Amino acid sequence: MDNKDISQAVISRLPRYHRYLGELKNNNVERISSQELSMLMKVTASQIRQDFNNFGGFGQQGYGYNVEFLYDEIGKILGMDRTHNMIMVGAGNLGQALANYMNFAARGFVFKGIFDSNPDIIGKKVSNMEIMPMSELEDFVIKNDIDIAVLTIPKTGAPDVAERLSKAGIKGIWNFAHVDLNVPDDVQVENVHLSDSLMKLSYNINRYRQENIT
Amino acid sequence: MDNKDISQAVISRLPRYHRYLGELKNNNVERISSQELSMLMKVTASQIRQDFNNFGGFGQQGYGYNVEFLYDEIGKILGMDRTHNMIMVGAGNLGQALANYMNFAARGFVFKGIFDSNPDIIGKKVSNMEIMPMSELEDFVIKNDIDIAVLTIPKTGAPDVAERLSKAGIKGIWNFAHVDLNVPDDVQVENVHLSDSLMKLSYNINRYRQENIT
DNA sequence: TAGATTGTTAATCGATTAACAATC
DNA sequence: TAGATTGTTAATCGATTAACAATC
Repeated sequence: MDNKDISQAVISRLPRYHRYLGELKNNNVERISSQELSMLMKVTASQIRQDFNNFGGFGQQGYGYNVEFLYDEIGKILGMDRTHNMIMVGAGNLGQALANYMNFAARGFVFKGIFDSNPDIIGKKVSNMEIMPMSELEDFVIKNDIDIAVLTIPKTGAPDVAERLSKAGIKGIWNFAHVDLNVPDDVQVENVHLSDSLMKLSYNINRYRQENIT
Repeated sequence: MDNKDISQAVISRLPRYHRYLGELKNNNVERISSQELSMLMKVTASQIRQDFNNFGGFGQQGYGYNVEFLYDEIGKILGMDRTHNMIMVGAGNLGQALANYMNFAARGFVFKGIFDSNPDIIGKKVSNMEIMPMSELEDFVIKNDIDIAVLTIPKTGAPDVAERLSKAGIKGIWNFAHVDLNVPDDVQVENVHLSDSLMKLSYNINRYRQENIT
């Protein structure tokens, strides 16, 4: 409610802080200063302090930051202290690969079901879940308290599925379909456009090549 | 050479322009104004014109932009007019899924080989390629003129593999490993940190939830 | 020619960095 | 207490938006 609307630029950096702090914690580092962390992460100490202070003071003058405390606090900000129920929509190569990726479960993102429109694969098992038909989508989302739907379907079907999920009360969509989704304000969308990312890499390769013609 | 160093913010938007223009082209739209495109893409017309003008004038006063021409020009900027030879390093779930994803080949990103450190799966076929042992990595990169390596291996092995690839003359690394890679300036890195993306979604879901407690 | 719309300059906004007083 | 380092304000930098003259 007293939310100062923290910029997405800051939010985007939080998982990286969380990762570095987790590693420091694993290495039994107890405290770290913004200066030390800045050298490790190759960002400015100023940015680190500004970022953290968006959420209140996590440090102590003259001491720095307690690694474990900071790790936990950033974790809480990112919602790592609660479980998120997920479904996979699309049981193709990518969908199956992600459903089998166990690192998500370790962070509290738990797959509860998987759906596909292809009748030939319905009933087949993926990561201990039977592939369900699309007709059962809304019922399942409501009955199983699903927060997040992962969309790994072709772009043609995605807008329609996104609308169905929104109406069924989904909270977030992790969208791997290569299309922009228009959903109500109460549904958060995070896009992973793999081919966009690959194109960006391609640009940077070609730019470097052109800048360095000898 | 006369490169004005275009900001990564602009570059990040190019693939999205390319996608929208491709769809307009498929719908036989011949011309479009920055105003029309801005409504379609939900960005400002000003930003569109600024972005395009980083690369010189693609439009015509009083007319707008020719869709097919603009699509092709942005494609060229992104390197879509050339083929990129790729290898997959890591033949786990994600690696196999991406290797089978045919959309990349359609855009000129062609997998030439796939590698894994697990002796049990070497020789097995993935997307018509036999999985090769890591010992053959450098030789293969050099002999097959590989531009891009896709890393879908656990984070522990990634820095070492990145260094080997760099020494073998790789141009770009598409990094799915959950670690930051330190490579020389002549190697471009594009990160896809899936769990970071999922954490960001988690944050936005929880923020919305907290802002709307009734 | 008149109307439309770009290319580009100027104004604004937001994000990053620097500086330093507060304080542990 | 003295030294270290945060929290926070101020300065700078860069990116976005607005405005409009150029021109098709």
